[in-house]
Amino acid sequence: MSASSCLTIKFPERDQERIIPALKVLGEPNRLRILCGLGLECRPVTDIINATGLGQTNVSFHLRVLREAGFVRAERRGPFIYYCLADSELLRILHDLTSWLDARQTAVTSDAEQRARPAKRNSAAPRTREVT
Amino acid sequence: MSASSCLTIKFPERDQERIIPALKVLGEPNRLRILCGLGLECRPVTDIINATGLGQTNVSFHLRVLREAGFVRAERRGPFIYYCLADSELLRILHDLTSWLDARQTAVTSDAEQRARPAKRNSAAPRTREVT
DNA sequence: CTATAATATAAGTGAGGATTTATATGAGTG
DNA sequence: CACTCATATAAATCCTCACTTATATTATAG
Repeated sequence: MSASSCLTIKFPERDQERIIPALKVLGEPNRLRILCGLGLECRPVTDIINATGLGQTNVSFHLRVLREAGFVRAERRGPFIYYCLADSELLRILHDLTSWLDARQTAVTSDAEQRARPAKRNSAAPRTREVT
Repeated sequence: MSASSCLTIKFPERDQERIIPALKVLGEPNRLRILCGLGLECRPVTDIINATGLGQTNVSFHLRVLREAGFVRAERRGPFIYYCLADSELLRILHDLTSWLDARQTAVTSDAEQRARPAKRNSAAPRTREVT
């Protein structure tokens, strides 16, 4: 199934428009650090502030964005508010992406080695082939 | 394996720092539209320009970012340059994310319906529980 | 009740990056 | 070769949003 869905993947505009806001949320470095830093734990805001070194209001702002995106949820416990992932599936997907980046990096490295080899280059045909 | 890795997922800073630039690339709406619009096909730049309605130079700029990120590759064919995904795995991951968003939307919708119900609200206890 | 701590929200600012305008580069044709 | 088309690159401009400062809100302790 996974293989067949991979082969037939299309990305209709409907799906694009759905994923765009999510990736905008995830595309901000500090926001992503906050999100990934949570891992599978519930953490008070003070923890997040200390862990990231960001300002309190900045953290609060980012948490709000994450919360409104539905990526994290918040629970008040006395004077503290604890934040955790709304669904660990998101972390799994991000982990997939990391793994893919790693694997690709490995592939690219070995690919680059092959490229480094053609010192005896046919100057016309393969050069115009691949734009880098 | 997938289940166990889900339960034990941690996101060390090393991984965070790896994924951040990738998500920055993917976090720009038009860039994502370009990427997803490619699907599994190789397309000339003119196609992309027409499909997205963006300016030529803007498209060119975004393609360069995608190319340098390693997400797409380019092949010159005569006067045209065709762009396609470097690896369909990325599309699969994005598709996973979309599916997750959809599934969560369904869950959120039914959750929101339950929330819409407490018109007879106990004003203290459940309100201070969950921060929205 | 007052004071303090934790956190959120509002408003202002400036930097990063998307987009535009101008121009350069590469490929093809006559 | 000159010209045209496709695309990339450089520089300038614009726009979005992250971050900061100021303040408000909520919870707790004495």
